[in-house]
Amino acid sequence: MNDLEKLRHSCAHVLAEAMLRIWPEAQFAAGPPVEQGFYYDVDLSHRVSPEDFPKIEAEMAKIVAEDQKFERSVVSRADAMELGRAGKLAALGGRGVPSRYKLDILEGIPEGEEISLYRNGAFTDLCAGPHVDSTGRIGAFALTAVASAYYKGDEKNPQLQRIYGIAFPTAGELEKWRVMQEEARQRDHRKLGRELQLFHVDETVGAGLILWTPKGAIVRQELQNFISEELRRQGYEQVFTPHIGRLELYRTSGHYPYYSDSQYPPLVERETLHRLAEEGCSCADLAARLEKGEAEGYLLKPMNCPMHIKIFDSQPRSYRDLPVRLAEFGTVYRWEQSGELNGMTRVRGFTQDDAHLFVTEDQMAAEIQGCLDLVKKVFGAFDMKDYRVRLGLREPGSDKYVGRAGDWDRAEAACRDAAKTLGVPYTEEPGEAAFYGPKIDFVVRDVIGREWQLGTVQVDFQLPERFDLHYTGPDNKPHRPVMIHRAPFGSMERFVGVLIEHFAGAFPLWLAPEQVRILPVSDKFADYAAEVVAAFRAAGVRAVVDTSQDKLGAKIRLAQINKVPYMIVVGGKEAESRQVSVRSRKAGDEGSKPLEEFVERIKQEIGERLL
RNA sequence: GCCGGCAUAGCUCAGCUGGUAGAGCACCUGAUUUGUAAUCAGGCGGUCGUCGGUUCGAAUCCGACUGCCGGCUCCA
Repeated sequence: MNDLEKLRHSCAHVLAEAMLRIWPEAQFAAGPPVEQGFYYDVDLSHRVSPEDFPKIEAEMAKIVAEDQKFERSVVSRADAMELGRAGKLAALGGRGVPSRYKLDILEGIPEGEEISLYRNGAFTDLCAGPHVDSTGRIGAFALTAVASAYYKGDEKNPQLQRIYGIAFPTAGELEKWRVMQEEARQRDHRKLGRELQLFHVDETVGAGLILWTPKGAIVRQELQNFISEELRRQGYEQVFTPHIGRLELYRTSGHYPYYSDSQYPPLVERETLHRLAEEGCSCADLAARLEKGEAEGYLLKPMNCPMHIKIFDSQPRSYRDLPVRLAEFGTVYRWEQSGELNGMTRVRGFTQDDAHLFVTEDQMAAEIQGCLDLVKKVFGAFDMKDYRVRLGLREPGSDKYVGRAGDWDRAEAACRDAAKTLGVPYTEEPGEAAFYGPKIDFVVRDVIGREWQLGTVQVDFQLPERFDLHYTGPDNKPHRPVMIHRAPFGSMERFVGVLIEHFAGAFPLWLAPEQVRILPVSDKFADYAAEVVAAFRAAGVRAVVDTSQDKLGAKIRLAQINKVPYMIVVGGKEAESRQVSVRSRKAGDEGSKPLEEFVERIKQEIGERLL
C-alpha cells in the first residue's frame, strides 16, 4: 500500500467512525482504498443519500481535528472472535449485536495468519492496515457517491450501501482532483457525442441501440476504410452476411440456448405461431420447444462466426488454401442487462470489425502473431498508449468451458508465446477466457476510469469441431482447421466512444467530420468563399462555408467549439491574391498562403493520416 | 437484472413548504457588412418522460412503467 492509499484507507476508518456516531447500529463490511479514492460498505436501514454527506463530513472533520492516533494490536483468533460476537469490531465500543460481516471476514482469514486490530479514538476495526499515524494526517477529504454493492460481490449475498470518498494530504490536491474530474466530465463521449452530433440514442428506437448521425457516420466510415486497407494488405477477404440466421445454426454453434439470456428472443414465423396457438401452446411451451428444436425460428445474430464458418464450409478446402481469412464489419445483437448499458461503450447492437481465420495448427502461432501486430498497429495509429493487454485463460476447475484439455493447453501456450513477443506488459487472468478458447484482449480506460475491452484475438478449437470443419491435408486425408477470431477495434461503437474521449472530440484531420470551414469576413466575399470551398471539395476534402451574418470573431468561436481542424478566413485581401488565411484549431493564426498550395498540404495531411 | 439517484423548451438549468411555467444558449426575423474565441433588437418554442392515484386544484405529493446516471452482478 503506498502512502496515498494508506491515507485513503485511514479515511475510510474515519468515515465508519463518523457514521457510527450518527447511526450506532451501522454494520460495516470492507473499506479499502481504490483507484478513485476509497469506500466503506455498510449495512444500514437508513438509506444514505448525498443529502446526508454534509452531516457525515462534518462528523469526519471533527474526528480529523481530534487527531486520533491509529494504534495497532495483534490478537488471537479466539479473542478477535470474542470481540466480534460482542459487536466490538467496526464499532464504537460494544453493542448488543455481533459485528456480523467482520466475523465472516475473520473466518475467511487463513489459519496462521496474523490478526490485527486498529483503534483510533473509540473506534476499533478488524484491519490488516497499514494506516497513517493519526487522523490529523488526512488533510482534505470529500464523500463522492453512494452506490450499492453485494457483500463480497456475490449476487446471493445481501446488498450493502457503498459510500465512496476521496482524500488527499492537502486541500490543494483535492481541489486539483476536482478540476480534473470536471475536465473528464467535459470529454465524456456521451456529452461530446450530443454536442458534436456524432450519434444519437432514441428511447423509441430502443435502449442501447446507436443511431449514427451524419458526422459520426463519417468517423466510422474513415475508420472502416483504414482497417479495410490494412486487411487487403494482409490477405484478408471481405464478406457480407445477414443479420439473422436460423436457430438451428446457433444450436450447432452452442450460442442457443446456452446464452439465451444475453440474446434478443427468437423470431418465430407467423404460421408457426398460429399453428402453435391453435394447439393451445403456452409461451412457456413455445420457449421449451424452441430450445429443444421442436419449433423453428430465427435469431438476431449474437456473433458472426457461425456465418463465416458456413462460408468456409461452402466449398472443399485444401491445406494449400489455408489460411483462409474472412473479414466483415458484422453487426451483432446482444441483450445486455439494462443497468450495464452505457453510451456507445456498452450497447445492444454493435458492429464488430470482425474476422475469422481458418488455419492449420502449424500456422496458428504465426497467425496469432499477425493478428496481434494488427491490433498494435491500430492502437499506434491513434497514439493510444494507455492500454493493457490481458491474456484470458481457463478458470481452473470450472465447467463452463468446452473442448479437450490438450487443445486448451496448446492454444493457451500459443497465446502466451504471442503475447510475450508483443513488447508490451500483459497480465495472465484465469477465468477471462471465452467459453471456446483463450484470448488476448486489449483493454483501455474511459474518462472515469472504467475499463473497456477493445481489440481481441481469440483461439478456437471448438467451433470447427461442432461444425465438423475440415480441409484436405498433404496426406490426402481430412484435417480439422483451427479458428482464430479477431477484431482490432472490437466494435465500431465502443471504439468510436473511446476515441471521442481519447481526442476529447477534436479528431485528427483525416477523421474529422468537417475538415475545413471557410469563414468569409463578410458576405461580400461569398463568391470567393464558394470558389475556395469548391477547390477543397474537388480535392476530396470535407469543407463547408459559414454563411451566417456573424462577425469573424463569432464564426471563429463557433468553429473552435465545433472542433473543426482548419478555419479558412477569406476577405478582400485573399480574394484579390487568390490566397487563403489559415487558422488551425490547435495553433491559431498561421498566416496567408496560396489556395492551391494549401489544398495540396491538406490533401497530403489527410492521406498520411497524421494525428 | 439488483440498489440508489434523476427526468421542466433542441442544450444547460431555475421554479421554496401543491394555486395550470421561466432564464441563457441554439433556432427564426429584422437591422448591422463585419479581419482571428460571442453585434444589437424582436420572435418562435414546453399537455413539466408516460400512465394511474390523492386533492377543489399536481411540474410540485403517492404508485407503476420507460429512459438516463452511479455502483453491483454479468459480459460468447
